[in-house]
Amino acid sequence: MKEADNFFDKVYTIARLIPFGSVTSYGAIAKYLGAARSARMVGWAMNNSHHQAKEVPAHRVVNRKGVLTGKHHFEGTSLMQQLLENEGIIVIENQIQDFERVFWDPTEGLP
DNA sequence: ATTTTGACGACGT
DNA sequence: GACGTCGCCAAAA
Repeated sequence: MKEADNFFDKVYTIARLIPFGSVTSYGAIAKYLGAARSARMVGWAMNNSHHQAKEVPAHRVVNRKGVLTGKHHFEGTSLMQQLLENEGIIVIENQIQDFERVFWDPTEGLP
């Protein structure tokens, strides 16, 4: 039984592979999975990520603008931002600064 | 069963 | 290049 046979499980797997201090976008993950236009599914998967036994660093996943769209889904109001800043990522007004610099594309990051 | 919505993104205007 | 529309698929109402 492999981990990541389903689209959702793959999303969780990729999310866990995001390096410390890096972020990626929903679309990037979706594209890597061959479902470039199913970015919403990635987002939905993240929402379901709370069901997963393993913790998923969903805070490292933002939309392609680098905006913390889903921060409301985290505890508190700025936990997501706190986590990102903890990794050296600057976030102002839910917007990641130097987004290109911290962006991690699974297509390039993974072999 | 149908309709609406949703952590988005690409394309069209 | 900003704004609008469609697509993608799944879950909740």
